[in-house]
Amino acid sequence: MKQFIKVMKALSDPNRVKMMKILQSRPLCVCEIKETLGIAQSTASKHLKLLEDAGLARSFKDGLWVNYSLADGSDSPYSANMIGNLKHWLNDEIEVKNLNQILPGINREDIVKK
Amino acid sequence: MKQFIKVMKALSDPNRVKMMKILQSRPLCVCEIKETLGIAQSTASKHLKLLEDAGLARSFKDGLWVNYSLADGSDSPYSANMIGNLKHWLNDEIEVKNLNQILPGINREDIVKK
DNA sequence: TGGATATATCGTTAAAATGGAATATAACGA
DNA sequence: TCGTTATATTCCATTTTAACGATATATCCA
Repeated sequence: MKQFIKVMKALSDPNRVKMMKILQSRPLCVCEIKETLGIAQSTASKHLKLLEDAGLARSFKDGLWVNYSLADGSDSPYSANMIGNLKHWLNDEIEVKNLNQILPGINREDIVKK
Repeated sequence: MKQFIKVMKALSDPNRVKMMKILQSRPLCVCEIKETLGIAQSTASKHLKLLEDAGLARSFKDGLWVNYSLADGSDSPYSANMIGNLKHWLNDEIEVKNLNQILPGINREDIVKK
């Protein structure tokens, strides 16, 4: 039950759902994600940790950067199901379309500090 | 996005998930549900309203009683998917097993008012 | 019509979630 | 080793959520 609730809670927040949607395009570092969503770095980091704890995303370090990508769903049937379904859900939402439109122009090298 | 979030939020609470699980057995009135879960009547009522708003449950009056049952999923693909998957999810959880064990003994006629 | 009963709503309180600024941590490069 | 940079963590303020008791509403029946 706990695992299930964790997955549902993780997907109960618009910013976290948006993160799941942009991670469908490609792995992204925290700064790219915060930039795309227009939120503070600490906020992005916290949300990503939550997604990771729920088995929806995973992270791997590359030097200073931490890259996040979609999890493979091996964590639980709940995460597996949601990861899969989210790939075809919400694509028509304006919010998601907008994100996908600006995403190609987002590049970790171009993000100025503060 | 809003509809999706609403479904996820609705399923982020253990009591509401438990309600979905016991409604899989049969339609139940509010008092049977509150009795099965061991919560206050007002609490049960509010949770059920939330499930209904999310398209996960539906209600129909029968005199003084309001019977709740699972929705048919026509509300959104998200609710449809969750209603369907919840039928085979969580059946091995102790909390769910316990509920299913006491449920047959729960009867609206036998519930004493406060 | 009036009493009884099931449910919904309201008011209140405590706990949890969210967001950003500030700070700590970790890793790179000179 | 020291400075720089990306990320994580902490702190704090605000909002949301969940629970219950009390009350309001609606329906049945005598």
